[in-house]
Amino acid sequence: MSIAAQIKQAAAAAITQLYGVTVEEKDVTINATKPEFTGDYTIVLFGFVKQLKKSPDELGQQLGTYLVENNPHLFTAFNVIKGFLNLEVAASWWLQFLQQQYNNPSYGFQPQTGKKVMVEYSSPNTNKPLHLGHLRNNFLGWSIAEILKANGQEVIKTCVVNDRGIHICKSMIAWQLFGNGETPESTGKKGDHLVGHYYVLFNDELKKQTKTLLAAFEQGDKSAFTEAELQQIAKHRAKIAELEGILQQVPADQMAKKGDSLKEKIKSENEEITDIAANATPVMKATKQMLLDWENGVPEVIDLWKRMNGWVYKGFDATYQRIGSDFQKTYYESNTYLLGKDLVEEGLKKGVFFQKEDSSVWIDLTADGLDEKLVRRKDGTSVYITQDIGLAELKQKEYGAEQSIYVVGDEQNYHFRVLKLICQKLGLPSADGIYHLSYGMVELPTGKMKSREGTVVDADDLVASLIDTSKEITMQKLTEIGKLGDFTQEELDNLFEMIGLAGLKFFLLRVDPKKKMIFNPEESIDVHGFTGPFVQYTHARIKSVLRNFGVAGSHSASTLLPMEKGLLIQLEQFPATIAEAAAEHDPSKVAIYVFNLAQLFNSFFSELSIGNAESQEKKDLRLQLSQFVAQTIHNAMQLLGIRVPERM
RNA sequence: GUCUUGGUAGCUCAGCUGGAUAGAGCAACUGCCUUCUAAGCAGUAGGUCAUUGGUUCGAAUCCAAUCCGGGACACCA
Repeated sequence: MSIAAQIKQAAAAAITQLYGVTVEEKDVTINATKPEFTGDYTIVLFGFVKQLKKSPDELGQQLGTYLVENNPHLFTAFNVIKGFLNLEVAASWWLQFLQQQYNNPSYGFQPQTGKKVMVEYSSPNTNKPLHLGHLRNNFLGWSIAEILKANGQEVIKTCVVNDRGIHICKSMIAWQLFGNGETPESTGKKGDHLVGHYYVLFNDELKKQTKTLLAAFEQGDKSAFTEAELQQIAKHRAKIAELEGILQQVPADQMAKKGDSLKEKIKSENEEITDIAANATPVMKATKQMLLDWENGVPEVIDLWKRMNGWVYKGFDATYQRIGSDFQKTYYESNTYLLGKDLVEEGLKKGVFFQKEDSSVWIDLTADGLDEKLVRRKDGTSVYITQDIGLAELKQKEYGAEQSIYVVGDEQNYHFRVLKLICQKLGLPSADGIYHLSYGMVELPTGKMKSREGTVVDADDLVASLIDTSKEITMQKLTEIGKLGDFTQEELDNLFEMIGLAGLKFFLLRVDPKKKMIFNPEESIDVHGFTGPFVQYTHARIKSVLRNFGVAGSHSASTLLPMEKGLLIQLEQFPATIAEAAAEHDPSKVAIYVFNLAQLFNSFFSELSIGNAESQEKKDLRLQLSQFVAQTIHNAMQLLGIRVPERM
């Protein structure tokens, strides 16, 4: 049991004993004592003052006296200041804790609970390579899976690959048109990048053809459009004319406010027209035809699809390998996109869904504060959410996990609320376990990443550039201190990779997942302060000391200096931190924790001597402490997917 | 329009289940390597916790309103 829990328990028991009032442990507020006061932990007394009809000071004195007298193994002293009872925890307690744990390689990790959980993350599309946003997703998913494991849960990591649909056909069409039979082998390009290149070419071509169509339309040539499309265009044009009329009449002084919103509306009407034209272009028609052919299993299309997706998978594998992502199970949408149809039927029978006159199927979620949501089109085909319902059921059947976590960006918050509600109403056994681990978008200092503007940061490029930078910095440092010769080339390469990735992962994991974050490339290569390399350095530093002075002896000290106790207090909170990170699905808790621990150790390191301690007792104590810190740093960083070097 | 999120130091972020004088890192400035790794440590400076009101012994934290930003609300995925 953690020291905090023990204090709460003791305090609750004490109040019950002293005043005959039952107090629950959770009602006892305790904090770490502020540095300016003496003590280790502080009980806040205000909450009990009214109930017990005592002054804070009187209550503090009585409670403090009782706690120290009745828990000599826990407390040695107390003081009361303005309603705060500061307790000093016995040095013997901390020393015993140190002896029990310093040599424990799995410190902080809980035994198996038998609880099973699925974590779905990464979930790429096979039409373009991974980018910075995927990296946040991958690191988060991987880390939360490890954190749950450390909490004793069995975790199945899974990835759903979006390998079919109109976007995949776009790359395929462009390759047919412009590819000249290019392959990853013939070009030396990574497969996912090659396919992504054709996706870009498709959009260029689409833009060109759209422009041509619109120009022809202006000239009076409307042959490319169907009657329905022409009607739509006419509607939007009328709307534009109307809006422009209003715009003319806006008085000059209101132009700033009203004018902008009107122009915005006109722009979106124009975009609608552009969309209609885009859909009427020959490339787009060919793409749609290809999608139909794919669904009908036309052999040539299926072959090309398999071939190009194969290139992409090989590329993804290389990226996953490098960043350390792995999955036990991969689902492909080409296998799962038809799932969920039977559930729609079932839902209709159960009355969960209803059918409209045009025979489309809906669910009414207005009672839950949402809208009506379509689950089957009038033509009988599925929509996106239908296959998600089906996949949720399939996952449940195959793995039977109590909880199913989806690591997906926060733009899909609404989608997952709907998904969970529908599954619950259908009575799927997996429904209550659905948890959307929603994370914010990654933005650049210059704003959002936009593929149209070419500001998307490619994952492979970014990783490579960070490893390059870490190489530069490391080479410079090692040369400076003249230790370059101690490393083999293999060790060096390993070190560059370790440090570069640490910088990136730590940077992306150190902030609350729920919040959007700004990725500043300059800050991400920093090795000072709140960074992965800083923590790695602290670990290497400890290992160096341990190499120089050997493993800790068995003397046990009887007193603790503030620095020594401070480290023990921090170390003791590691299991609680993991539990908190798991409960809140938040790896940043671990990142912040391990940084604070490293910082604390560095202060300790510069203030006190380990190897030349004032006594053998102190030397052993500090060696044990150092070993304990190194182990905890190692374990914490492991939860973030970051390796720590023996030297650097 | 409706729903949902966020606003804390120049910048990036902690703190938010209410507790003592709001914390880190970066950037700026000052010190510290003839003793264990200076990728470090110690210090200085930097705040209307968006605004206003409310609840409370006590509010960055809870509630309401307002201002400013993000996202969502497709017979797209």
